Amino acid sequence: MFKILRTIISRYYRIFELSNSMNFSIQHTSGKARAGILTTDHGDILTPIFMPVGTLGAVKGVTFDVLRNDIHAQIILGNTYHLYLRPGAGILQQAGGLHGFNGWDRPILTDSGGYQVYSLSKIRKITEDGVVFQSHIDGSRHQFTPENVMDMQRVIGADIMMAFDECTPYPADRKYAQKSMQLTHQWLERCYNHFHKTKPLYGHNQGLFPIVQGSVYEDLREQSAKFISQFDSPGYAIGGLSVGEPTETMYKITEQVCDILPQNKPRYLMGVGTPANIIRGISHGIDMFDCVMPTRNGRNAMLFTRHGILNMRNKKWENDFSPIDECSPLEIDKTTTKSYLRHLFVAGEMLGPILASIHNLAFYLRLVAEARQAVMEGNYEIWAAEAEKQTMTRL
RNA sequence: GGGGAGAUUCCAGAGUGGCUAAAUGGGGCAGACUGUAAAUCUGUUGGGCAACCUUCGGAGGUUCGAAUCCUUCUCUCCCCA
Repeated sequence: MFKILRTIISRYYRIFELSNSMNFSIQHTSGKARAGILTTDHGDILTPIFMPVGTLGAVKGVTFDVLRNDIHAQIILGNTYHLYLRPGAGILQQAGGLHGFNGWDRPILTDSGGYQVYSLSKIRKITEDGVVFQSHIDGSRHQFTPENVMDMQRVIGADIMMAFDECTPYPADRKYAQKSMQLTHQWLERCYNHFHKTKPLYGHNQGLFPIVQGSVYEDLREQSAKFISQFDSPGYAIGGLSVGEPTETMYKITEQVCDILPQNKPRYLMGVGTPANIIRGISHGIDMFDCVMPTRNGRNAMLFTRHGILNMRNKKWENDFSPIDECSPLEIDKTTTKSYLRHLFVAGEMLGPILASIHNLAFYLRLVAEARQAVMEGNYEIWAAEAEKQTMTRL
Protein backbone atom coordinates (compact mmCIF):
# COMPACT_ATOMS: atom_id res chain seq x y z
CA MET A 1 0.00 0.00 0.00
CA PHE A 2 2.73 2.42 1.03
CA LYS A 3 4.80 1.38 -1.91
CA ILE A 4 2.01 2.19 -4.33
CA LEU A 5 1.43 5.53 -2.68
CA ARG A 6 5.10 6.35 -2.79
CA THR A 7 5.25 5.46 -6.46
CA ILE A 8 2.29 7.69 -7.21
CA ILE A 9 3.75 10.54 -5.21
CA SER A 10 7.15 10.25 -6.80
CA ARG A 11 5.60 10.06 -10.24
CA TYR A 12 3.51 13.12 -9.56
CA TYR A 13 6.51 14.85 -8.08
CA ARG A 14 8.53 14.00 -11.14
CA ILE A 15 5.91 15.50 -13.42
CA PHE A 16 5.87 18.55 -11.22
CA GLU A 17 9.64 18.75 -11.39
CA LEU A 18 9.73 18.44 -15.15
CA SER A 19 7.16 21.14 -15.59
CA ASN A 20 9.21 23.45 -13.42
CA SER A 21 12.00 24.35 -15.82
CA MET A 22 15.15 26.22 -14.95
CA ASN A 23 14.40 29.65 -13.63
CA PHE A 24 16.52 32.71 -12.90
CA SER A 25 15.47 35.57 -10.71
CA ILE A 26 17.50 38.64 -9.91
CA GLN A 27 17.20 39.72 -6.30
CA HIS A 28 19.31 42.83 -6.31
CA THR A 29 21.69 44.82 -8.48
CA SER A 30 24.55 47.18 -7.77
CA GLY A 31 25.69 49.01 -10.86
CA LYS A 32 25.77 46.27 -13.48
CA ALA A 33 26.49 43.59 -10.86
CA ARG A 34 23.64 41.25 -10.05
CA ALA A 35 22.69 38.91 -7.20
CA GLY A 36 20.34 36.19 -8.32
CA ILE A 37 19.01 32.69 -7.84
CA LEU A 38 19.18 30.04 -10.53
CA THR A 39 16.75 27.23 -9.87
CA THR A 40 17.50 23.70 -11.03
CA ASP A 41 16.04 20.29 -10.21
CA HIS A 42 19.15 19.54 -8.19
CA GLY A 43 18.87 22.68 -6.09
CA ASP A 44 19.20 26.43 -6.23
CA ILE A 45 22.36 28.25 -7.18
CA LEU A 46 22.99 31.63 -5.59
CA THR A 47 24.74 33.91 -8.07
CA PRO A 48 27.28 35.22 -8.70
CA ILE A 49 28.80 31.78 -8.38
CA PHE A 50 32.08 30.03 -9.01
CA MET A 51 31.84 26.45 -10.27
CA PRO A 52 34.70 24.07 -9.43
CA VAL A 53 35.93 22.11 -12.44
CA GLY A 54 35.64 18.33 -12.29
CA THR A 55 36.51 17.41 -15.85
CA LEU A 56 36.47 13.63 -15.45
CA GLY A 57 33.65 13.55 -12.95
CA ALA A 58 35.94 14.41 -10.05
CA VAL A 59 37.31 17.68 -8.73
CA LYS A 60 40.95 16.67 -8.56
CA GLY A 61 42.05 15.87 -5.03
CA VAL A 62 38.79 16.88 -3.32
CA THR A 63 36.07 14.58 -1.97
CA PHE A 64 32.41 15.38 -2.56
CA ASP A 65 31.87 15.62 1.16
CA VAL A 66 34.45 18.40 1.45
CA LEU A 67 33.16 20.02 -1.72
CA ARG A 68 29.69 20.15 -0.23
CA ASN A 69 30.29 20.88 3.44
CA ASP A 70 33.55 22.82 3.59
CA ILE A 71 33.84 24.47 0.19
CA HIS A 72 30.08 25.00 -0.15
CA ALA A 73 30.19 24.29 -3.87
CA GLN A 74 26.72 24.67 -5.34
CA ILE A 75 27.45 23.31 -8.81
CA ILE A 76 30.41 21.58 -10.44
CA LEU A 77 31.56 21.00 -13.99
CA GLY A 78 32.15 17.89 -16.01
CA ASN A 79 33.47 17.57 -19.54
CA THR A 80 31.67 15.83 -22.37
CA TYR A 81 34.78 14.94 -24.36
CA HIS A 82 36.60 13.44 -21.39
CA LEU A 83 33.59 11.56 -20.02
CA TYR A 84 32.75 10.25 -23.48
CA LEU A 85 36.22 8.70 -23.73
CA ARG A 86 36.18 7.49 -20.12
CA PRO A 87 34.09 5.91 -18.66
CA GLY A 88 31.96 6.22 -21.82
CA ALA A 89 28.26 6.59 -22.52
CA GLY A 90 27.41 2.98 -21.67
CA ILE A 91 28.62 3.06 -18.09
CA LEU A 92 27.20 6.53 -17.45
CA GLN A 93 23.77 5.51 -18.69
CA GLN A 94 23.83 2.33 -16.60
CA ALA A 95 24.78 4.44 -13.56
CA GLY A 96 21.88 6.80 -14.11
CA GLY A 97 24.01 9.64 -15.46
CA LEU A 98 26.94 11.42 -13.84
CA HIS A 99 24.96 12.18 -10.67
CA GLY A 100 24.27 8.49 -10.18
CA PHE A 101 27.84 7.61 -11.11
CA ASN A 102 29.79 9.90 -8.79
CA GLY A 103 27.19 10.52 -6.10
CA TRP A 104 27.13 14.33 -6.39
CA ASP A 105 23.49 15.33 -5.99
CA ARG A 106 23.76 19.05 -6.63
CA PRO A 107 23.71 20.66 -10.08
CA ILE A 108 26.25 19.72 -12.73
CA LEU A 109 27.23 21.70 -15.82
CA THR A 110 29.03 20.00 -18.66
CA ASP A 111 31.28 21.67 -21.14
CA SER A 112 30.55 20.38 -24.60
CA GLY A 113 34.09 19.62 -25.70
CA GLY A 114 34.30 22.96 -27.47
CA TYR A 115 37.33 23.84 -25.38
CA GLN A 116 39.02 20.62 -26.48
CA VAL A 117 38.56 21.73 -30.10
CA TYR A 118 40.94 24.48 -29.02
CA SER A 119 43.23 22.78 -26.50
CA LEU A 120 43.66 19.55 -28.50
CA SER A 121 44.08 21.38 -31.79
CA LYS A 122 47.08 19.21 -32.72
CA ILE A 123 45.04 16.00 -32.69
CA ARG A 124 41.72 17.11 -34.14
CA LYS A 125 40.31 18.16 -37.46
CA ILE A 126 37.29 20.37 -38.06
CA THR A 127 35.08 18.89 -40.76
CA GLU A 128 31.90 20.10 -42.38
CA ASP A 129 29.82 18.07 -40.00
CA GLY A 130 31.70 18.54 -36.76
CA VAL A 131 35.11 17.65 -35.36
CA VAL A 132 37.16 14.48 -35.64
CA PHE A 133 39.27 13.97 -32.54
CA GLN A 134 42.10 11.60 -32.04
CA SER A 135 41.77 10.32 -28.51
CA HIS A 136 44.59 11.68 -26.36
CA ILE A 137 44.47 8.35 -24.52
CA ASP A 138 44.89 5.77 -27.27
CA GLY A 139 44.92 7.72 -30.53
CA SER A 140 41.60 6.28 -31.76
CA ARG A 141 39.43 8.52 -33.91
CA HIS A 142 36.05 9.87 -32.78
CA GLN A 143 33.68 12.30 -34.38
CA PHE A 144 31.85 14.97 -32.42
CA THR A 145 28.85 16.63 -34.01
CA PRO A 146 26.40 19.10 -32.47
CA GLU A 147 23.86 16.29 -32.40
CA ASN A 148 25.93 13.59 -30.72
CA VAL A 149 27.33 16.12 -28.26
CA MET A 150 23.73 16.89 -27.22
CA ASP A 151 23.04 13.16 -26.94
CA MET A 152 26.11 12.63 -24.81
CA GLN A 153 25.15 15.46 -22.46
CA ARG A 154 21.70 13.89 -22.16
CA VAL A 155 23.44 10.67 -21.16
CA ILE A 156 25.62 12.51 -18.65
CA GLY A 157 22.48 14.15 -17.33
CA ALA A 158 24.01 17.59 -16.80
CA ASP A 159 21.59 20.17 -15.42
CA ILE A 160 23.24 22.70 -17.69
CA MET A 161 24.41 21.54 -21.11
CA MET A 162 26.69 23.68 -23.23
CA ALA A 163 26.30 24.17 -26.95
CA PHE A 164 29.07 22.66 -29.05
CA ASP A 165 31.33 25.51 -30.15
CA GLU A 166 34.79 26.24 -31.35
CA CYS A 167 36.73 28.12 -28.71
CA THR A 168 38.53 30.44 -31.13
CA PRO A 169 42.26 30.48 -30.49
CA TYR A 170 44.15 33.70 -29.81
CA PRO A 171 45.48 35.39 -31.72
CA ALA A 172 43.10 34.87 -34.62
CA ASP A 173 42.91 37.16 -37.62
CA ARG A 174 39.53 38.68 -38.34
CA LYS A 175 38.80 36.35 -41.20
CA TYR A 176 39.43 33.24 -39.14
CA ALA A 177 37.55 34.64 -36.14
CA GLN A 178 34.54 35.36 -38.31
CA LYS A 179 34.57 31.92 -39.89
CA SER A 180 34.98 30.31 -36.50
CA MET A 181 32.10 32.35 -35.09
CA GLN A 182 29.85 31.41 -38.00
CA LEU A 183 30.68 27.76 -37.48
CA THR A 184 29.74 28.09 -33.79
CA HIS A 185 26.47 29.73 -34.86
CA GLN A 186 25.64 26.95 -37.30
CA TRP A 187 26.43 24.39 -34.69
CA LEU A 188 24.23 26.25 -32.19
CA GLU A 189 21.22 25.95 -34.48
CA ARG A 190 21.83 22.23 -34.78
CA CYS A 191 22.40 21.88 -31.01
CA TYR A 192 19.26 23.80 -30.25
CA ASN A 193 17.13 21.78 -32.65
CA HIS A 194 18.50 18.47 -31.46
CA PHE A 195 18.19 19.49 -27.84
CA HIS A 196 14.49 20.15 -28.29
CA LYS A 197 13.99 16.92 -30.19
CA THR A 198 15.40 14.90 -27.30
CA LYS A 199 14.37 14.45 -23.69
CA PRO A 200 16.09 14.12 -20.35
CA LEU A 201 16.82 10.50 -19.44
CA TYR A 202 16.73 10.58 -15.67
CA GLY A 203 13.69 12.62 -14.68
CA HIS A 204 15.34 15.98 -14.06
CA ASN A 205 15.30 18.95 -16.36
CA GLN A 206 18.26 20.05 -18.42
CA GLY A 207 18.93 23.46 -19.90
CA LEU A 208 21.05 24.40 -22.92
CA PHE A 209 23.36 27.44 -22.84
CA PRO A 210 24.49 28.96 -26.17
CA ILE A 211 27.98 30.47 -26.38
CA VAL A 212 29.18 33.82 -27.75
CA GLN A 213 32.37 33.79 -29.82
CA GLY A 214 34.00 36.43 -32.02
CA SER A 215 37.50 36.62 -30.56
CA VAL A 216 38.62 40.19 -29.73
CA TYR A 217 36.64 41.88 -32.54
CA GLU A 218 33.90 44.03 -31.11
CA ASP A 219 31.68 43.93 -34.19
CA LEU A 220 31.90 40.13 -34.29
CA ARG A 221 31.16 39.88 -30.59
CA GLU A 222 28.15 42.13 -31.04
CA GLN A 223 26.93 40.06 -33.95
CA SER A 224 27.44 36.86 -32.01
CA ALA A 225 25.78 38.07 -28.81
CA LYS A 226 22.74 39.22 -30.80
CA PHE A 227 22.62 35.97 -32.72
CA ILE A 228 22.67 33.67 -29.71
CA SER A 229 20.19 35.88 -27.83
CA GLN A 230 17.56 34.85 -30.39
CA PHE A 231 17.60 31.34 -28.98
CA ASP A 232 15.31 31.05 -25.99
CA SER A 233 17.58 29.59 -23.33
CA PRO A 234 17.84 29.51 -19.55
CA GLY A 235 21.28 31.15 -19.71
CA TYR A 236 23.99 32.42 -22.04
CA ALA A 237 27.75 31.95 -22.03
CA ILE A 238 30.74 33.94 -23.21
CA GLY A 239 33.50 31.76 -24.62
CA GLY A 240 36.82 32.33 -26.32
CA LEU A 241 38.19 34.63 -23.62
CA SER A 242 41.14 34.17 -21.27
CA VAL A 243 42.98 32.37 -24.05
CA GLY A 244 45.96 34.73 -24.06
CA GLU A 245 44.50 38.12 -24.97
CA PRO A 246 45.36 41.12 -22.78
CA THR A 247 43.28 41.23 -19.60
CA GLU A 248 41.88 44.65 -20.45
CA THR A 249 40.65 43.29 -23.77
CA MET A 250 38.86 40.49 -21.94
CA TYR A 251 37.17 43.02 -19.63
CA LYS A 252 36.15 45.22 -22.53
CA ILE A 253 34.60 42.33 -24.48
CA THR A 254 32.90 41.00 -21.36
CA GLU A 255 31.24 44.32 -20.63
CA GLN A 256 30.23 44.83 -24.23
CA VAL A 257 28.66 41.39 -24.54
CA CYS A 258 26.88 41.60 -21.17
CA ASP A 259 25.17 44.76 -22.34
CA ILE A 260 23.71 42.84 -25.28
CA LEU A 261 22.73 39.51 -23.71
CA PRO A 262 19.22 39.14 -22.21
CA GLN A 263 19.02 40.97 -18.88
CA ASN A 264 16.85 38.42 -17.13
CA LYS A 265 19.04 35.37 -17.76
CA PRO A 266 22.27 34.25 -16.15
CA ARG A 267 25.53 34.98 -17.98
CA TYR A 268 28.39 32.57 -17.74
CA LEU A 269 31.97 33.68 -18.47
CA MET A 270 33.68 30.44 -19.41
CA GLY A 271 37.09 29.52 -18.05
CA VAL A 272 37.65 32.64 -15.95
CA GLY A 273 39.75 33.19 -13.94
CA THR A 274 41.90 34.89 -11.34
CA PRO A 275 40.17 36.44 -8.32
CA ALA A 276 40.58 39.85 -9.98
CA ASN A 277 39.06 38.56 -13.24
CA ILE A 278 36.04 37.29 -11.33
CA ILE A 279 35.58 40.50 -9.36
CA ARG A 280 35.69 42.53 -12.57
CA GLY A 281 33.48 40.07 -14.41
CA ILE A 282 30.78 40.45 -11.78
CA SER A 283 30.97 44.21 -12.03
CA HIS A 284 30.21 43.89 -15.76
CA GLY A 285 27.21 41.67 -15.11
CA ILE A 286 28.57 38.11 -15.16
CA ASP A 287 26.78 35.62 -12.92
CA MET A 288 28.71 32.39 -13.36
CA PHE A 289 32.38 31.45 -13.59
CA ASP A 290 34.47 28.33 -13.77
CA CYS A 291 38.21 27.88 -13.91
CA VAL A 292 40.86 25.23 -13.27
CA MET A 293 43.02 27.85 -11.60
CA PRO A 294 42.14 27.19 -7.93
CA THR A 295 42.72 23.46 -8.35
CA ARG A 296 45.56 23.34 -10.87
CA ASN A 297 47.51 26.20 -9.37
CA GLY A 298 46.73 24.75 -5.96
CA ARG A 299 48.31 21.47 -6.98
CA ASN A 300 51.28 23.53 -8.10
CA ALA A 301 51.63 25.17 -4.68
CA MET A 302 49.91 28.48 -5.36
CA LEU A 303 47.57 29.71 -2.64
CA PHE A 304 44.97 32.41 -3.20
CA THR A 305 43.96 34.36 -0.12
CA ARG A 306 42.06 37.51 0.73
CA HIS A 307 45.42 39.19 1.36
CA GLY A 308 47.22 37.96 -1.73
CA ILE A 309 48.91 35.12 -3.53
CA LEU A 310 51.49 32.80 -1.97
CA ASN A 311 53.84 30.32 -3.62
CA MET A 312 54.04 27.68 -0.92
CA ARG A 313 57.29 26.26 -2.31
CA ASN A 314 59.14 29.49 -1.52
CA LYS A 315 61.88 29.30 1.08
CA LYS A 316 60.45 32.25 3.00
CA TRP A 317 57.71 30.03 4.47
CA GLU A 318 60.19 27.47 5.78
CA ASN A 319 59.95 28.65 9.39
CA ASP A 320 56.67 30.54 9.28
CA PHE A 321 54.43 28.72 11.71
CA SER A 322 51.39 30.93 11.24
CA PRO A 323 48.21 29.44 9.73
CA ILE A 324 47.94 29.48 5.93
CA ASP A 325 44.88 31.73 6.23
CA GLU A 326 43.98 33.28 9.57
CA CYS A 327 40.82 34.96 8.40
CA SER A 328 39.27 31.83 6.93
CA PRO A 329 36.56 29.93 8.81
CA LEU A 330 37.82 26.70 7.22
CA GLU A 331 39.28 24.25 9.72
CA ILE A 332 42.33 23.30 7.62
CA ASP A 333 43.15 26.97 7.04
CA LYS A 334 43.47 27.54 10.76
CA THR A 335 45.27 24.31 11.67
CA THR A 336 47.71 24.08 8.75
CA THR A 337 50.82 26.23 9.11
CA LYS A 338 52.71 27.71 6.18
CA SER A 339 55.82 25.87 7.27
CA TYR A 340 54.02 22.52 7.27
CA LEU A 341 52.32 23.08 3.92
CA ARG A 342 55.64 24.06 2.38
CA HIS A 343 57.13 20.89 3.79
CA LEU A 344 54.35 18.83 2.19
CA PHE A 345 55.02 20.38 -1.21
CA VAL A 346 58.79 20.14 -0.95
CA ALA A 347 58.52 16.50 0.14
CA GLY A 348 56.06 15.68 -2.61
CA GLU A 349 53.35 14.54 -0.21
CA MET A 350 49.94 14.31 -1.87
CA LEU A 351 48.35 16.05 1.10
CA GLY A 352 49.97 19.32 -0.04
CA PRO A 353 48.08 19.56 -3.35
CA ILE A 354 44.92 18.33 -1.62
CA LEU A 355 45.01 20.98 1.11
CA ALA A 356 45.88 23.72 -1.36
CA SER A 357 43.02 22.71 -3.67
CA ILE A 358 40.52 22.70 -0.82
CA HIS A 359 41.79 26.02 0.47
CA ASN A 360 41.68 27.68 -2.96
CA LEU A 361 38.20 26.43 -3.83
CA ALA A 362 36.84 27.46 -0.44
CA PHE A 363 38.45 30.86 -0.96
CA TYR A 364 36.90 31.26 -4.42
CA LEU A 365 33.47 30.30 -3.11
CA ARG A 366 33.82 32.72 -0.19
CA LEU A 367 34.93 35.44 -2.60
CA VAL A 368 31.80 35.15 -4.75
CA ALA A 369 29.63 34.89 -1.63
CA GLU A 370 31.17 38.13 -0.37
CA ALA A 371 30.62 39.69 -3.78
CA ARG A 372 27.00 38.60 -3.65
CA GLN A 373 26.61 40.13 -0.22
CA ALA A 374 28.07 43.42 -1.50
CA VAL A 375 25.59 43.44 -4.38
CA MET A 376 22.73 42.77 -1.97
CA GLU A 377 23.90 45.72 0.07
CA GLY A 378 24.24 47.86 -3.03
CA ASN A 379 27.90 48.74 -2.58
CA TYR A 380 29.56 46.37 -5.00
CA GLU A 381 32.05 48.78 -6.58
CA ILE A 382 33.45 49.85 -3.23
CA TRP A 383 33.88 46.28 -2.12
CA ALA A 384 35.32 45.24 -5.51
CA ALA A 385 38.01 47.92 -5.67
CA GLU A 386 39.43 46.88 -2.32
CA ALA A 387 39.07 43.12 -2.89
CA GLU A 388 40.70 43.23 -6.32
CA LYS A 389 43.74 45.03 -5.01
CA GLN A 390 44.16 42.77 -1.98
CA THR A 391 43.66 39.41 -3.64
CA MET A 392 46.20 40.00 -6.38
CA THR A 393 49.05 41.12 -4.11
CA ARG A 394 52.09 38.86 -4.23
CA LEU A 395 53.05 37.70 -0.79
C1' G B 1 101.02 -8.22 4.74
C1' G B 2 100.11 -8.86 -0.99
C1' G B 3 97.31 -7.19 -5.29
C1' G B 4 93.81 -3.88 -7.66
C1' A B 5 90.50 0.48 -8.32
C1' G B 6 89.59 5.35 -7.31
C1' A B 7 89.35 10.74 -5.31
C1' U B 8 85.39 15.97 -10.38
C1' U B 9 81.47 21.92 -9.15
C1' C B 10 75.50 20.60 -2.96
C1' C B 11 74.95 14.92 -4.07
C1' A B 12 75.45 10.94 -7.67
C1' G B 13 78.18 10.65 -11.96
C1' A B 14 80.40 11.80 -17.32
C1' G B 15 84.79 13.86 -19.09
C1' U B 16 91.13 11.61 -20.03
C1' G B 17 95.84 17.83 -23.39
C1' G B 18 92.88 23.31 -26.02
C1' C B 19 85.74 23.53 -28.56
C1' U B 20 85.38 22.58 -20.30
C1' A B 21 83.12 26.90 -15.36
C1' A B 22 83.03 21.32 -16.82
C1' A B 23 77.56 16.41 -19.97
C1' U B 24 73.42 14.04 -17.52
C1' G B 25 70.35 12.96 -13.36
C1' G B 26 69.04 14.30 -8.37
C1' G B 27 68.67 18.09 -4.80
C1' G B 28 68.28 23.54 -4.07
C1' C B 29 66.25 28.30 -5.65
C1' A B 30 62.77 30.97 -8.66
C1' G B 31 58.89 31.40 -12.36
C1' A B 32 54.58 29.87 -15.32
C1' C B 33 49.67 27.82 -15.08
C1' U B 34 42.46 30.95 -16.85
C1' G B 35 35.39 26.18 -20.35
C1' U B 36 42.20 20.48 -17.08
C1' A B 37 46.19 15.49 -22.55
C1' A B 38 48.99 19.14 -16.12
C1' A B 39 50.37 16.02 -8.58
C1' U B 40 52.67 19.49 -15.00
C1' C B 41 56.14 22.58 -17.47
C1' U B 42 60.21 26.31 -17.72
C1' G B 43 64.49 28.90 -16.03
C1' U B 44 68.58 28.92 -12.86
C1' U B 45 72.31 26.58 -9.71
C1' G B 46 81.47 28.79 -8.32
C1' G B 47 82.29 34.54 -7.71
C1' G B 48 81.56 39.32 -10.25
C1' C B 49 77.30 44.16 -13.53
C1' A B 50 81.44 43.42 -16.67
C1' A B 51 86.35 42.71 -18.69
C1' C B 52 87.78 39.00 -15.67
C1' C B 53 88.92 36.02 -11.26
C1' U B 54 89.00 31.23 -8.52
C1' U B 55 87.83 25.79 -9.37
C1' C B 56 88.13 18.96 -10.74
C1' G B 57 91.86 15.39 -3.03
C1' G B 58 97.09 18.20 -1.37
C1' A B 59 102.00 19.68 -3.08
C1' G B 60 105.37 19.95 -7.02
C1' G B 61 106.50 19.30 -12.30
C1' U B 62 105.98 18.74 -18.08
C1' U B 63 103.57 21.99 -21.84
C1' C B 64 102.20 27.92 -25.53
C1' G B 65 98.00 25.46 -22.86
C1' A B 66 96.22 20.46 -17.77
C1' A B 67 90.29 18.07 -14.50
C1' U B 68 92.91 15.39 -18.33
C1' C B 69 100.34 13.70 -18.72
C1' C B 70 104.53 12.84 -14.80
C1' U B 71 106.38 12.65 -9.43
C1' U B 72 104.98 12.48 -4.58
C1' C B 73 101.78 12.80 -0.33
C1' U B 74 96.93 12.02 1.95
C1' C B 75 92.45 9.48 1.97
C1' U B 76 88.60 5.86 0.25
C1' C B 77 86.87 1.25 -1.72
C1' C B 78 87.48 -3.94 -3.51
C1' C B 79 89.97 -8.82 -3.73
C1' C B 80 93.57 -12.36 -1.59
C1' A B 81 96.04 -13.72 3.09
